[in-house]
Amino acid sequence: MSTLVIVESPTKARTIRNYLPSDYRVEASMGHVRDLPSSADEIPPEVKGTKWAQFGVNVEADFEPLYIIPKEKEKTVKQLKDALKEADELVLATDEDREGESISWHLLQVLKPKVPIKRMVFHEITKEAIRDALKHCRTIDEQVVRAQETRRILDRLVGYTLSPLLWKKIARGLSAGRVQSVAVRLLVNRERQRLAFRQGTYWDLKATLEKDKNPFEARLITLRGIKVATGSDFDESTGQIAAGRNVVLLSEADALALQERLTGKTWTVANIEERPITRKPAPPFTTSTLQQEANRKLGLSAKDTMRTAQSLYEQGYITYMRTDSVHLSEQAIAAARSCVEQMYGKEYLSPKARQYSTKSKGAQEAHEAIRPAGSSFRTPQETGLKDREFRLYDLIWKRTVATQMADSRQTLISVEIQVEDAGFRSSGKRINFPGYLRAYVEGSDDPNAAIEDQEVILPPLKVGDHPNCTELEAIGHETQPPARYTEASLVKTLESEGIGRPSTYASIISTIVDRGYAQMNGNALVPTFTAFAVTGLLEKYFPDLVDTGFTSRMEQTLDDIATGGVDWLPYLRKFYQGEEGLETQVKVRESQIDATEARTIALEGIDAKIRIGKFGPYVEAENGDGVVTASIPKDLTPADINPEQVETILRQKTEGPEKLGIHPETGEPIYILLGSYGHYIQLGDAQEGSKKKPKRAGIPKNTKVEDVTLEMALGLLALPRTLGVHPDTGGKIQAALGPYGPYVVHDQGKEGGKDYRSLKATDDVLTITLERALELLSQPKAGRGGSRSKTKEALRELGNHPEDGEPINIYDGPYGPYIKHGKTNASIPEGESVEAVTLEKALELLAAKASTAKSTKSSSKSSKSTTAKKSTTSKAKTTKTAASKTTTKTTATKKKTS
DNA sequence: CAGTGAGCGAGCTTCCGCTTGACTT
Repeated sequence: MSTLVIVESPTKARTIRNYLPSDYRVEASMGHVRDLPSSADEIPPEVKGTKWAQFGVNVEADFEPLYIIPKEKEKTVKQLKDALKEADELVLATDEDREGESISWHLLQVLKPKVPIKRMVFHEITKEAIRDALKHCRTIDEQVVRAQETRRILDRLVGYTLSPLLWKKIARGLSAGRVQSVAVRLLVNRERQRLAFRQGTYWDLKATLEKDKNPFEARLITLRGIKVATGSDFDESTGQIAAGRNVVLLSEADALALQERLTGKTWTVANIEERPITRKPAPPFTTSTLQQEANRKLGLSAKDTMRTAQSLYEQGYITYMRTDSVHLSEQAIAAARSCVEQMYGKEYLSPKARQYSTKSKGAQEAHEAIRPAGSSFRTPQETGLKDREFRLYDLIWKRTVATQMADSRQTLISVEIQVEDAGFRSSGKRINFPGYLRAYVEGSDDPNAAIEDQEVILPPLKVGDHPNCTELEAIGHETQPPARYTEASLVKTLESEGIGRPSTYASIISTIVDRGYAQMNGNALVPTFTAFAVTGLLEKYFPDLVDTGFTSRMEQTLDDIATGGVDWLPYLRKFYQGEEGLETQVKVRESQIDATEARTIALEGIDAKIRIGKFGPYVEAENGDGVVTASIPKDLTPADINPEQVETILRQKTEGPEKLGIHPETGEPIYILLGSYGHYIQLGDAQEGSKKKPKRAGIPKNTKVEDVTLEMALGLLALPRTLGVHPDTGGKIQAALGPYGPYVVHDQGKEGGKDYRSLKATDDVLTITLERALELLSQPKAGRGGSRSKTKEALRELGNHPEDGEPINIYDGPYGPYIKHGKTNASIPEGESVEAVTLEKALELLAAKASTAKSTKSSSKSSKSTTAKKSTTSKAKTTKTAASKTTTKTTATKKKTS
């Protein structure tokens, strides 16, 4: 007698294996095992050529889906089939959500078991929970499966009808979809707001006051009893004060005059207000909030966050990282509370256990919140984790522990000070009891809001006091356009609208960047010309599909299908077929849409036409005797193109390149040209009809075109520059400019190959010395983004071998986890968990195995990645001293109680 | 890398959501 249990992830399989009797075999399906064919080569020959083959859905036969097993899943399916042969019972234990239910159903279709089957669901991975779940199995819920299938078909219909329309009307290879097109539209809409934004300017006064030698600051709030205008009083589209606002707008002259008039006058405290407030800790992490916070606090991309979290999960440090639930298990709450008591003391404990409920739309809650794993939490220091993994675990640990901490109690203090007819205000904040702030402060997307939760001390004041004014500054402000989306804020918006799922947030961003809809500019997502063209078309002809409400309405229907309230077939028919159906709509639109118009982007202030062509965006303009076209450089976006640039691009095309000077030796002209990859330098003219291209050289990224001198151009054209020879090897050392920027290279001869190092920002490829090059070459290679792509991550590090000091680690292999010491590998015996292996035990196992080779030297430490602290500077100008205020992001306090 | 912005015209591009492959220790 044996039972085969199938779960979705191998890590989960490994864990629950330990909680089940020995005659239970646990295997993983690795997610879905079947899907619609994704591309032409997956379409079976028998349906190829039919009208509906490209969909993989037979729209003429009640939307019958054509399921195939993708190539990469064949191996998994075979393993599951083999495992099933030896079982006399099958338990399907995939996640309890729509996709999980569907995976179980597909497994049944593929495996065709002849033994009894059961559907089991569990929400906590503990021995009790799993044993209990095993006793309460059910059958597969066919209606939930239908809901999933409907979702799958609908997404396919949307994606595979709209995308071809874009190929015909705008450019080949483009894509549209229920999720990505809304995401792109969000970016485009924000960029339109930014383009329509008109800056407003206002001035105010800042006073530095003193009471009993304690200085504090106050801001001008009212004048003659009327509120002084600030940024929020402006209309973003005009740069003027919004209609209906009763405010005084101060110009620079007004502010300076007032400053003059108030100097030397008596300041009087008119009113003091104290208001107590309490603040509650943020809920524990979901995928979305983890990505947001890791982006804000650690500067990680959504992808990096997920990669790191996956590794922590596989090593048993955290619970599952793809979840939309903020639910904490009893076990987790108890563990967090015990952490609070031990590390911060009883007074910091929340009086009652705090449980959060999920608010986001369409949450399916198949898992717990993301938290430290286990029934007692390892502190970050105890884990022995390093770098990125440490920092992410630390973040998760703090956030989770903070949820069970007491509220923070604070007092807001507002002091009004009158001088003549001007009212000033000073705001203070007292933290009476920090509570959860001791462990965790949530980050913010707005750098100006980051000072929240910091104490602002005011001296003791009472009404009627006359504080002394030591300085009075007039400060100018400019209103700022709405900020671009970052990965974090886009994920936040998508999640709150119920668009996308935890497993897809990171890939949505990759998709829109890969398809050329957006570029990363620092932390900001900037939409491209293509994004403008595509969004324009979709909004005009398919407004419902790119509306943020489309997904929530679909989700509602899917829920109704799952509970039996709605029939899936009429829903799909109405969506796709008939007069109003998508199929007809696309056909009708296809004849209506003018392709030239669709690929043209109108931007305010730009007279030339901007179009999307086969090779990317280009400008087109009338020019006396015809039409001129010229490519727009790749990194230029609608946001930063201006009439001058358009003119330069076109002029260069018609009048030839700008001449920088003449080469002193050859007498050839040197030009600066603008290509699709940016500016470059060219020596001599291109020969008509000749295959030979003139010598060209790029301009380093951090150099502005205007700053390029003839001397610099000569230097760049002369690259690669030989610096000398290496004192040890005699190999040649050169400096040059490559596709990834400036570098130095050491030619170590035939045997050694070439050793490359990138230059640092402070180095100049034209002037770098041999000494500096040798210094760079002596340092270890930086590696890409700190990830060790080639070397495998250890599951656990046990310590060093007592004899040779070499590290002993546990890695994951195809036959389960194994212990590695130098070149000796030993499997962990069946039934023993990775966590349970001690160094002593490992030495035993290695000794038993080590009848063959002895280890050789192999040790290299990974390089450290540095994180820059972010800071923002206000745009303030002042008449007296430069009043630049710096606010730094608040980070979680790291203090420990003794 | 450093152009181009027709046509010929077969076959192809494309969606969203689940999940990690790999090696012969």
